[in-house]
Order: sequence, then structure tokens, then C-alpha cells
Amino acid sequence: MKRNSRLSLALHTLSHMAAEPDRMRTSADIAEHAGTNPVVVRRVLGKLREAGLLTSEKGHAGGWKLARPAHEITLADIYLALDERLVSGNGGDPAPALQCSVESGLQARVSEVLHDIEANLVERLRETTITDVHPSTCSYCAS
Amino acid sequence: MKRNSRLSLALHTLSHMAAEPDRMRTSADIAEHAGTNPVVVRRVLGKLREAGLLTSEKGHAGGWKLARPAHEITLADIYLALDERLVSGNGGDPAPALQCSVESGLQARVSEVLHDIEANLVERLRETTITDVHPSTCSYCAS
DNA sequence: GACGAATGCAACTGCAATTGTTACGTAAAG
DNA sequence: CTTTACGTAACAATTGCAGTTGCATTCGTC
Repeated sequence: MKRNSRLSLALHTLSHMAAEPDRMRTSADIAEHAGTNPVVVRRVLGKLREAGLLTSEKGHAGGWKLARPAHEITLADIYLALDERLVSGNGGDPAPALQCSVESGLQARVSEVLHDIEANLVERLRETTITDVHPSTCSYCAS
Repeated sequence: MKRNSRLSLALHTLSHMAAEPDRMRTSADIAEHAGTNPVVVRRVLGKLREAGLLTSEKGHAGGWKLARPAHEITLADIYLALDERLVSGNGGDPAPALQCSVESGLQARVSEVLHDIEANLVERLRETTITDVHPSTCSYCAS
């Protein structure tokens, strides 16, 4: 795979789940369908569970399911659950001690703009639920 | 440095240039001021030149300058010039040949949503010019 | 014309993040 | 108790990017 694979995998899987909310899916199923590894699936879906979007159950009849109605899960929920922080560098630059005394002002201003943009992105993502990202029919859902 | 360093460096440099559009800056100057390497600076600024935001001149009195007025350069220009493509995976997944026949439909839909989000982000970025991202005074500009 | 200063570019190294993989522990159903 | 599945840790492989070096090129200046 490549970059943004987590977001892509999450979107993909949740979209399928939105069509059949009651069906219990195992990480092996999902992994095979997504062309990746069960452990990778559990890593990504684990984040979504921490955010309260999914539930998982162990044991014989275990697997993954939506934790709440599909129309109550927005793309922002997914984005935030994966804590990707696309635009604003996710942490703090350790303040590289530049000589320019006013440099910190500019840096702060840039961070402010990036943060603003990020907030706007999330706001935009909140307008779309996973039911909106779903084809009408799918053989995987029907099978 | 770390992630988003290119965007940060570009914003930083262009913001300084916006204050003194006629001053010719060498990559060595910029690099020292930004705490990085001249080659890195030329790599990043080279992208901006390809996009028509900057001009560079070789030789003894060479260096970098804005190619057009600062108030006509938006954050979207910079973002697009660096072709970062934050949300939508920048290339094409080589179509991993999934068995699910309708899979391509969902994949297309997901790409569509991501693309839409990206477009919205760019639209938002277009509202801010580099003159807006600039502290009132700076020792570097004054020196 | 020769020299110095600057960009342009290619190759290489080193580092960090991510993915893929294996292995093992744990919990639940049968 | 066996099977199934998640949970997690540890490791290898890959990738992307910053940093670095080196050299060709181009333009001013002497």
C-alpha cells in the first residue's frame, strides 16, 4: 500500500458496514477483502473503537460491528479517530532557536493559519456521513 | 525537521519576501535563516518557480525574488505548487485487482469524496494571501 | 578571457514513519 | 478443552524526506 492507507481502509470498511450494520465481520475477512493483513486491520479499527465508532468482540463468534447508526458517523469522526492531523504538524516543533527575534511571531502566525485550515477541514468533513459514501449495490454486501 | 517542512519553509520564505519584494535573496541566506540547507531551499523554491510564484537568477548577483505582487499569491498557489495532495492519495493505486466486482465503484466513490474535500480545502486556502501571513515587524526584514 | 558567486541537478546517506509479518497472550463460544 | 478471534508486542521491509556532497552551468566582475 501507500500513504493515507489508514484513512482509505477505514472509509472502505465502514462504508461496507453501513450497508449491513448487524453483520459481524472478522479482521481476517476485512483484510482479505481489502488486500492487506489482519493485524493491520485490527490496528486501524482499534483506533476507531477507541473513538467509540466500532465495537469488537473476541472468541468464536467475535468480530467487528458499528457501535452506532451509520448516519451518525461522519468523516470527521473517522479523521479525528485516526489522529492524522494532515495540515498542522501534529506536534510542536521543538523551537529550533532561530536567531531572528521576531521569528517566533511568524512561526506562531503560520501555525495559527494551519490550525485554522485544519479546523475548517474537520468542519467540512462533519457534513458527510458514511451512508453518503456508499454505492447502491455491492456483491460483497449481498454475499 | 519533520513533516510539512516544505510547506512551512515555503510559507516562511514567501512571507519574508512579501515584506521586501525587491530584495534578492540567495538560497544560502534563506537556508541559514531557516536553519536548513541551501539545496533543500532550492528544491522547495524550485517548485514554486515552476508554478510561476518566484523567479531565480544565476550568477554573481543571482538569487530569488517574487514573480508577482505578494497580494496575488495565495496559500492555495503554494499548496498546489508543492503538489502535496494531502487528502487524496497523490497517485493512482495500481488497482490491486480485488475480487469484488463492485469494489471499483466504492473505490471511485471514496476517491470522489476525498477529491471533493481536497477541492474545498484549496478553495479555502485561496482566500488567504501571503500578505495576510506576516508579522508587522521583523529583524530579518529590517536588517 | 579568467575568476568567483550563484543556481541546477544528480547521487548518495541517514533517519523516521508506515506497512507487513510473525508470534504469543487472552477471552469467548462450542 | 479445543477452536476462534481479538490484543499486543517485536521485528523486517519499504518508503519518503531531509541532509549532504559534488559537479556542471551561468552570469557578473576584474
